[in-house]
Amino acid sequence: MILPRRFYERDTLVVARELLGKLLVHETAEGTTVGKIVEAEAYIGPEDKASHAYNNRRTSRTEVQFGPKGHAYVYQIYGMYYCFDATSGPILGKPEAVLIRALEPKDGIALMIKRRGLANNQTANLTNGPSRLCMAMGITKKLNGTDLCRPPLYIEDCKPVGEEDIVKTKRVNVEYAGRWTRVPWRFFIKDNKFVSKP
DNA sequence: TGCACGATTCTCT
DNA sequence: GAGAATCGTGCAA
Repeated sequence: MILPRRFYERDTLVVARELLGKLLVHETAEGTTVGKIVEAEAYIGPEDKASHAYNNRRTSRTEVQFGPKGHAYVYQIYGMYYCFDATSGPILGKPEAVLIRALEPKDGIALMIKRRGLANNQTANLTNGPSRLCMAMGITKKLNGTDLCRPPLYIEDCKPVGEEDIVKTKRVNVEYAGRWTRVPWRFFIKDNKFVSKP
């Protein structure tokens, strides 16, 4: 079952935690790729200085975060990579989102390897990073703003991950965010070898 | 119009 | 562990 809109229309910290274990699916002409979400981070603007929408910064880039929940927020970073978020939160118009940081490859692995430009049979480092998973899944800026509640890009429900198997840490590479640097808003599945870093 | 910089990754040491 | 790659975005002017 595709996760319904109401899944995303809740507290973003809860959404980030519960996205762990779900299946991200992308159907394309090249084929379908599927990965289990094993790592995610919450970005809760406008108060969160690490968020692109900090202080209600509303621009063409951040516009999607102000729109309906359960949509894809895809942006380019460092001039050459993409990152993928799901918009979330209980209040329409309040910019919040969950960054998907790592996947465990489940289906379409040969296609993922091809898109990543890796040698055959090399499955290490396929989707263990926010931009790596975008490359492997074929996620580009064209998908910015698309609805995650229907194909071609959507998230399938799956068995919940137990609280005892979830690790919380501070977020990665947001050293510029003052006190928001240290909040424990990064969630990943304990002992899963596909997370971006322990 | 100009310019500093980033929710990263890869390579070389 | 350090440095390069590489350019859209955001803000100052």
